[in-house]
Amino acid sequence: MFALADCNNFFVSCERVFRPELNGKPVIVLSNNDGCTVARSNEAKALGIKMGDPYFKIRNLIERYGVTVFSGNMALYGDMSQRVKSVLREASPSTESYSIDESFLDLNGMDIDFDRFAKELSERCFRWTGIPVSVGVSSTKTLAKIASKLCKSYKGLKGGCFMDRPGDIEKVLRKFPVEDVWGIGRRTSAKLHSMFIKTAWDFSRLTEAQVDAMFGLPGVRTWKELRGIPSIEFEDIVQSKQTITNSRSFSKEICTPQELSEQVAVFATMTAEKLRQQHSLCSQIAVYAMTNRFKENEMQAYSSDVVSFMTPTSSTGAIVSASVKAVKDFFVPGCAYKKAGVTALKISPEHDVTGSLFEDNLLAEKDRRLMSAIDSINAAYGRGTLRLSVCSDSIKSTREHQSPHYSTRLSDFPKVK
DNA sequence: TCTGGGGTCCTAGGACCC
DNA sequence: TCTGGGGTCCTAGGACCC
Repeated sequence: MFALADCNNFFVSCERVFRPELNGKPVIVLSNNDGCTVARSNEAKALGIKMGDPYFKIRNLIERYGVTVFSGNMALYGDMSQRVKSVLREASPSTESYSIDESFLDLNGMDIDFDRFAKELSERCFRWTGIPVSVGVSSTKTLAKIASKLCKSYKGLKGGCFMDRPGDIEKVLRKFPVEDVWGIGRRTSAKLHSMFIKTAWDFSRLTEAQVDAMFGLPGVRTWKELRGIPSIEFEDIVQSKQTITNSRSFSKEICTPQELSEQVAVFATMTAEKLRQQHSLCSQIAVYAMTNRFKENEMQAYSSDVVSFMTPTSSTGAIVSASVKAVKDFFVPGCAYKKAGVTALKISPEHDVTGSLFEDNLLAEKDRRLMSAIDSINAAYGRGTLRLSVCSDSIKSTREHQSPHYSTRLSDFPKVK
């Protein structure tokens, strides 16, 4: 048995913990630069606001219905996520953190009333963190996901749903739109609809050979999971990232290589920090900058460069200077760049490095010590306290509706009295 | 005026080996 | 006339996820 615990309208729910008067009202959360809608309360969904809707396109609607708007506050959401996950970890010895707002729990070997378990876990999460959580339990991860979605549609389930009997599963799958199944995206569902396959049940009635021919291995896995055969690995241990990207859209386009370099240096610094956090090195980076694709009348460019390192590195100095050089190489004069980023590729663990035959290994050791000193200082005094002079002091972004860092900044703590 | 950010896995095809 | 058989590794692009 597997459980899936999914936080309802997560970013909105985080904001509501500290603004309880917003319960029952339409609320949305926006992405970087107040660009797109990334979370919606049920009331906002009912108004027709879609996931990914650009803010400027729904402004009228927002004013008409008095929707409360927040700029994304990732520090807050990350902290609330940790709190929910610590409650979940107490409920099962084995959990898999799937995303900021979802975790799987391995319940195998537990001889308990699963329906009661699901409802109690949901209740406990809410009581201890203030976040409403839907808990679905079934024999595969895909079915558990479907069970958790049922909790959101049926209040009577009280946040927990155990879906086990074949008859019950059939009844649910017959009503469940195939495009809402985990693993079936836009392309696949379009193909399925053209074949008059509209529900999860219809899909599960195809033969394995048909599914394999049309959708390959991933399709077969989903098909098996719907039929109650576990086919998607439970990933208990946290894997280190294979790629690490830091990228942003700018609130205002950038037209000079100097300014672009200063921004890219910040992304490069962030990338190096994340590499060190997971004790990894990279032997390649990709740097890119692109123009605003929505401005069709302006010159378009996707400028990029891949740089390889002789010796794998996580050094801020090495990654920043390679990135800045890449910008100088690929910059197209006359282009107005809207977005840029740095990705670390070919990542390996830092313990099994081979020293270079051609580079100064002693220098590398000095650099490692420098990095760890910088990391300690920034950990103690705040991110960006100590940084390379090529870095811009910050990435300019629009955040007109930012909420306080209620739980992670002392001066922002809510006052009770 | 204005349009997010960060990932994973699979597959087909090319280049190469003996 | 007729052109083998069996592999590996890498990469780009596609599809998917939140």
